[in-house]
Amino acid sequence: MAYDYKNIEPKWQKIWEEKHAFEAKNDYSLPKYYALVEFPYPSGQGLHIGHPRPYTAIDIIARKKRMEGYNVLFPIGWDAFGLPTENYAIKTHIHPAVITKNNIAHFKEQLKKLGLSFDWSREINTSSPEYYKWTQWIFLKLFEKGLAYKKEMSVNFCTSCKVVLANEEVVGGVCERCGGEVVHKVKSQWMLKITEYADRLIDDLKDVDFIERVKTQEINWIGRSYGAQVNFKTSEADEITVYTTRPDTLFGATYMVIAPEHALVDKWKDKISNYAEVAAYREAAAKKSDFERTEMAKDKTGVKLEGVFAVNPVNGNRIPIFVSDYVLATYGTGAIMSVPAHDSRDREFAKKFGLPIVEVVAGGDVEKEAFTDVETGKMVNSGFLDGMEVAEAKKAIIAWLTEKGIGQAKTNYKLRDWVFSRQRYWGEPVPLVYCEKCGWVPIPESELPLVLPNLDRFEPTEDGESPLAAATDWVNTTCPHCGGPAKRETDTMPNWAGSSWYFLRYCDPHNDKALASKEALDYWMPVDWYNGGMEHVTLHLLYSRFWSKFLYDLGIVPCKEPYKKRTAHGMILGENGEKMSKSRGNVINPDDIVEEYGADTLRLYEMFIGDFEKSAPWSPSSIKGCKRFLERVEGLMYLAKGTGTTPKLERSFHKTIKKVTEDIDSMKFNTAIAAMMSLVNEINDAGAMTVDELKTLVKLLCPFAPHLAEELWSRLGETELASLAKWPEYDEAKTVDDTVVIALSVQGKPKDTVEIPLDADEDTAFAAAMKSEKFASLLEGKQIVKKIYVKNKILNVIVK
RNA sequence: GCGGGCGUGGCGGAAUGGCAGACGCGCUGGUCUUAGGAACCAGUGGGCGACCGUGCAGGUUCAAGUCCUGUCGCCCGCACCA
Repeated sequence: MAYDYKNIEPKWQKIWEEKHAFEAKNDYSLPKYYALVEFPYPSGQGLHIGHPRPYTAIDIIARKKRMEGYNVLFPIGWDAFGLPTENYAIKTHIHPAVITKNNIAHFKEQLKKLGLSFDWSREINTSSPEYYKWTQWIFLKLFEKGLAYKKEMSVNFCTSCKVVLANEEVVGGVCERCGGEVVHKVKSQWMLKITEYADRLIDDLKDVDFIERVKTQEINWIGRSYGAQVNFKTSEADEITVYTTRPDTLFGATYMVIAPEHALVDKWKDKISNYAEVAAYREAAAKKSDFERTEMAKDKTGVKLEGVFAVNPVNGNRIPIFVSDYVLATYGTGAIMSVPAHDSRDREFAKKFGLPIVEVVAGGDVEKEAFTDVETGKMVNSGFLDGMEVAEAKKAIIAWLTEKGIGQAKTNYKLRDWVFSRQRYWGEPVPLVYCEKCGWVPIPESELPLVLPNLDRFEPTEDGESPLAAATDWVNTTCPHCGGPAKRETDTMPNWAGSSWYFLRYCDPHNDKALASKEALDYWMPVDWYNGGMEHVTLHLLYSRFWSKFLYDLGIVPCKEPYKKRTAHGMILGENGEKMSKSRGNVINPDDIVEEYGADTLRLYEMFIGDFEKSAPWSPSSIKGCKRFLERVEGLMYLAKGTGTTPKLERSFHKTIKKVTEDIDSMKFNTAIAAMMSLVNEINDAGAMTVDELKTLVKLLCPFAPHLAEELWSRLGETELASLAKWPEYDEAKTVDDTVVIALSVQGKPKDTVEIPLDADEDTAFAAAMKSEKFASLLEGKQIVKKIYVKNKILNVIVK
């Protein structure tokens, strides 16, 4: 009978559901394991062929842990607020809630067909009031603790989505989602003080098991640097404060640059003799979009502020001041001291404007290029610093600046506070009201959730006001503080809000008294293994670590870091090796694959396709090999007879159990499958196996191809589920053979092989080697200089 | 420019410093078939060979895909962050 996946798969999916087989137990005395995948955004396109890869991988981990006796939490839900749904609603005039409901139903059906062992009883939806009640609650706590504040500021604005974007959402100067042009707009925005957690977000990474590229990307994004702030006196009453990582080069500062937006430009309006020129430059800089600004990055432009100057505090030199857009208003103090001899950007600018280049660190050739090496240089032309190494000079100058009261050590970050407002409908309402008398006032906790009012138009206004502004009945309210008239905040939260704490909700998803009970959080947290995409490292991952730390500080979350281990999967590319996209016409639909090959084959293939962490192209022919393998396993039903072990196969089984067990733990799913394939080949060669052995194989296969495993398990007479059977164990002693084939080398080059007893000594090995004609003939008439024998590996002989 | 990663058959990919190419795809030949884009069996890095082969050039070592130095190429992230 042919491999009947079309009947087998729905049959077992139904049984699992009826038996509640994968629901986590609320018995907190059991050893726990929390396995997590990033919950999907239920888009209208349905599941992507890329989804099953990480989902199957963590499903395998969860299934194996379950078979090993752990109380496993492997939950799923929906990251359901977001722009694509809202944009679709605008186009079709269907309410986003309706679209979301339909999309979720579709996704759910698709996911269920894959046989993932999710605990569906804990399903959550970030757009449901029961859930976002607690998102709003966390926001109120952030507000209460001063970590949420409203600020007039220049923000990234996507001209196509008509929405404000966080820095993390601007990629390459354009909108991360739609690729639209991003411009700067000054708007009043809710901000979250993630910068307050910058140090901990870096430092605590040392205590978690994240893959290296995730750690480094987060560290680089936060961008911590150590340096100093220095105050420069000017010709006017005002000082200019700069931030520098190279205070040691202060003697080499020959001019200063301030950002076009710098406040002193306004203040000095009457002092700057060429103000018109400066103002024009400033206006031009403001008009540039982020994209233009990066495009023009190479060419330095700027204007000298005529009529004013600064004074270098170490040598009293009068130095000119420029405005230039290569200095960013948003980093450091928005002003720099320029040391053209030791910074390539400063040098480029100095060359263009004919400014002096003074070498203060010897070791390079500052005529040719900026010398930026901090390891080898020695200080020169620097008064009391002369002769020191760079590191030494840094300390000395900071001490000097501190003593004189004109500067101090300073740590800076590239990370900015998180822009948390969106002028959009389909998001969590911000639970605050504005009262003319009392300012921003939180609504009482008892009024949570603050439910999103029903609208029929979802367009933001042309000038970027939230669609909620039109819901006047909702907007106009009373101040909870003084009882006077007040208006609700009409901006909503960004789509990253709900996902910043969802892993906590899974621990206790139906709780209406708290975001989750203390007991549940204490038991389940932290997440033991979290897998997700690299694209979320500086977004969701960073944000959720921030919120989790905040909740840790409140005593709600029991652990400093929410995720013990974080891995990232590679993408599945189109057949042509390019990213799958509709426009490239290389999209594979998972429904078609499930239809044609079955979910078990899809799962197996996505795990077999290559290194889990690397991207791999889809191959329509390779997937057939995985199906053939499953058919061959099913075929073993007709071969398996009797109980006990087959002597020829016994060691192979122990080896395979060991290999599969270890490879799953280290995410080497491809080699785990290869090992099972080899075993099946061996069984077929042997032409015999026992029922007990087949049961072992079925259990090994179960996490990978659970439907077929259950089917065979029951056909073999078992009445309980294979998915809950005990994971096979191996005997270490039986994972090795009693003989071993070693290589025989002469002069380091392998010439022949010989089979000898395991752990044989050198003399035995050499005696056996001499029985090899080829090997012996190569030694004939030669003098043996040296014998190198590595037990069970190689015998190498050096001759003269 | 900075940070991270990667270069192995026709393809996807295996290899605690110890016989390079496991496993799978594809391909070739065969068996069975009215037929096969099914199944099964055998073979499959190159070269007639001694030998030669892991981007390239060196080095360390008895032994290098693996370690070190340099170099070329590709991918990802950040990008004037002082």
